[in-house]
Amino acid sequence: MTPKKILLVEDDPTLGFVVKDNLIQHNYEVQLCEDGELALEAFENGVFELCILDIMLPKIDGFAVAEKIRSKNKQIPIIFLSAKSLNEDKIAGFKLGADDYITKPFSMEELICRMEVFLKRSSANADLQNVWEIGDYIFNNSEISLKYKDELIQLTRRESELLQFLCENKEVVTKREEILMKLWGEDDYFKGRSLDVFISKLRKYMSKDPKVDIINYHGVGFKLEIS
Amino acid sequence: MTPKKILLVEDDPTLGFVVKDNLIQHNYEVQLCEDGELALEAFENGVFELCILDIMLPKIDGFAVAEKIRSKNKQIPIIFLSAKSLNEDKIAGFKLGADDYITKPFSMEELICRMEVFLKRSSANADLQNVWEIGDYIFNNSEISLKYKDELIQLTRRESELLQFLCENKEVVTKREEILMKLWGEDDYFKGRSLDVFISKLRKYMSKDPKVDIINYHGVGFKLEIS
DNA sequence: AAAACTGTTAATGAATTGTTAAATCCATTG
DNA sequence: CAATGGATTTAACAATTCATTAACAGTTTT
Repeated sequence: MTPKKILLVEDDPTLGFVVKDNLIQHNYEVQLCEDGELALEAFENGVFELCILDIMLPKIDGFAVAEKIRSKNKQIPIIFLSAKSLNEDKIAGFKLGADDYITKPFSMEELICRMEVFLKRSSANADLQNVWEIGDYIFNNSEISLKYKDELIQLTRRESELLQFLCENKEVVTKREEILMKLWGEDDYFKGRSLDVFISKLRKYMSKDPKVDIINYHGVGFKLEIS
Repeated sequence: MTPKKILLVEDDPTLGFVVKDNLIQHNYEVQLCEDGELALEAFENGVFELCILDIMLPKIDGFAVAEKIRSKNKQIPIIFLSAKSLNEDKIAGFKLGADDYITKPFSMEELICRMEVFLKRSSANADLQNVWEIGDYIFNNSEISLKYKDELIQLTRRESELLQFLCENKEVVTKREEILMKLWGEDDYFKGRSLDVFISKLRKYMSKDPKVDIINYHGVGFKLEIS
C-alpha cells in the first residue's frame, strides 16, 4: 500500500519535527511547512490526502490557509491544531470547512485516530480485516480456513473470497451483480451459476450452526445473517 | 426544509433533556433514548441522519451500539459523548467507525458545529437514499423490506422497485408511462396491467396506516400521499 | 350506455435458485 | 511432456418464487 501524503503546517520546529517523525513511523508521507505561504505553495504543487494546520502561524494564519485550500478542494480533510481552546476559534474554524480540531497538548495516538477516520471515508479504503467470527465458526481469510470447534475446514480460493465478501457485508443484502463484478469481473449467466454453486458449498460448510444463514433474496442477491 | 432526525442516546435525564431541547431549538428533530437497547430499537424503526451516543450507558454501552449501527449503515455519522477523556476509549471508539468524539463538559455550540460538518457532507452525497419513512411504515429498499411496528413484510424485487419510485416522487403525481418506462422498459397494455397488480399489492401492505394512500389519477398515473 | 381505465384475485408459466455431477482448466510433479 | 489431482466452470435437473397474464368486477369518462 502506498503511503498517504499529508500536508503538515506547524511553525514550532520541535513540535513539527516530532509530529512529522511520528507520522512517518506510521507509514505516512509528510511534507512539513513552516508558514502559511509555504503551505499554500506546497498544496499547489503536490497531491495530498489530508492537511494538518496549526492556527497560529507567521504570515498567513491557519484559518486563512484553510480557506484557500477549501476554495481549491472541497473534499480534502483539514484538521486544526491549536493551543487556544477558545470557543470562538473553534467555531470560526469549523465554519471554514475544517473537519476536526485538536487542542494542544495532544497525543499522537489521538491525532492518528482522527486522521484515520477521515482517510477511511475519503478513499473507499477497505482496511482488510481477515479473521471473522461467524456464529460458532471462525473464518480466517489469510489461512483460507473455516474452524468449527476442533474441526478445521480448508477452503478453496473462491470459497474464501466469497465468504470474505459476505462477511464484509454481513447483515446486509448484497446484490448478485455486485458480487459477480467484484469477484468474477463480469456478470453473465455462467458466472452467476458458478456463484450459486459456491453459495451452496458455503451453506453446507456452515450448516452446523443454525444461527448462521445465507439467505437468498430472489432476483436480488444474498445476505449473511447471524441471528 | 424538513428538519433532520437525530438519534440521541444519553442516560442522564438532565443532560439528555438539555441537549434534546437545544437541538430542537436549532430545528432538529430528536429522538432521545435512555439506554443502548432502546437506541437500537429506535434505530431499526426510524430513519436518522446522525447519531449522538453517550459511551457509558446501562445495558449495552455506546461502543456496542455504534458497532451495531455501523453494521447496518456504513454512512451515518456517529458522535460519541463521554466524561472520560481516556485515550483507550477514544481509540476504541474511532476504530468502530465513530466520526467524532466530544468530552464532557462540552458547549452546545461545539456539538452543533461538529454535527454540521458531518451533515453537510452527508447531504452532499445523499444521491441514493434507500430508507424511507412512509407514515408509520419504514421502507428499506436495500433490505427490500417494509416494516410496520414489529411486523416485517418481505417485499419482492418489483414491489420494492415500484415503492422506491413512488417514494422518490412522494406527493407528486407520477405518470403511468413514466413508471412503466423506468421500471419495465416499455409501455404496453400488459405491462400496464402488471403495474396495476403491484399497486394493488402495495396498497394492501400499507393499509394498516390510514395516513398512507396511493391515489390513482384516472388516465394519468399515481401519487403516494402521506397525510 | 358504451368505451376505456382501474382494482383485485387467482392461474400460469417463465425466471431464478439449490444441488449434484460431469467436464474442463491449470498448476505441479514424476 | 504427459499424468495427476484439485479447483472451477458448465451441465443437468429439481424445486421454488414471483412476474405476468387472465378473468371479472367496479369505476370514470365521453
